[in-house]
Amino acid sequence: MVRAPCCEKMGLKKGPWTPEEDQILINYINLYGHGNWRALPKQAGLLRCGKSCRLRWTNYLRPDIKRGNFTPEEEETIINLHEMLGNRWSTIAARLPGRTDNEIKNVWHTHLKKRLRQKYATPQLRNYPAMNEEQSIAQEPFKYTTYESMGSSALAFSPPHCSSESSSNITGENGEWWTNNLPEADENFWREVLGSDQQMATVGNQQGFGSQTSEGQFGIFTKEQPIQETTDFWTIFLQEEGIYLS
DNA sequence: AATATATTCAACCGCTGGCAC
DNA sequence: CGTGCCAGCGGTTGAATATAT
Repeated sequence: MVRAPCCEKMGLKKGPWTPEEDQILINYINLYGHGNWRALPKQAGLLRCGKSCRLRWTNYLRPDIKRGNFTPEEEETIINLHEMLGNRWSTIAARLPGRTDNEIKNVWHTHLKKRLRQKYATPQLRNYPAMNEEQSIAQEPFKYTTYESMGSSALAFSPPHCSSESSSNITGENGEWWTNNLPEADENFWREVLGSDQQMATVGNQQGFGSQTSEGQFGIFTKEQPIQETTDFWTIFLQEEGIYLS
């Protein structure tokens, strides 16, 4: 498919916004809203592309944006949600009123990731984001695949730290990580992970996957479910996905 | 005080999914 | 069903600022 250019390159301004531009954008959106971002700059008289306007508004000018440093509670929330969701910044941002995905992403990369690296910089736990990424790829292909290449959703299946045993990456020694840290996943979440409705149904039927608990969550790893069954599920699932444990 | 290095964060880029036709 | 457009997302960049030497 041929994609239209994001914006006309000719005559459109880039780089930092001036207070005047901000004011024009604010005034326009207050008056007319932002139905069509692409058309907005032209109608508002801004020499910016729609994308730039949208970003400026959502990340900086929106009236409901909370300014100032993140509170310890907010940081804790980000860490917890990132453990469950991976780099789904917009989803994380939805749980933090007044914070933008861009802001959360920046805080994660500048503060929280660093902090976690220190926290997990013990001999046993060194692997969590702490480790050198090149080493990680070379020495721990499976681990790296699950964290990075499978996409952010895969992170939801990865424990917050990794032991030297690949199998324990999946279930934890007692399977406790899964029962304690399951994300509040909806159907779309699981569909994304499994790739298709069919696959979801197939795997679900085979392994008891997809049955919902009374709380509306998918009851994959119920307390009643034997750990062996759980492990088998992941073995099959990962093999079907072409991912093999080392 | 001057320079080098590290850190921060606003903004950009390219890709993807949803929707209309 | 295929195509094109659009909004939104996440990764990345680079200028500004802070800190170290």
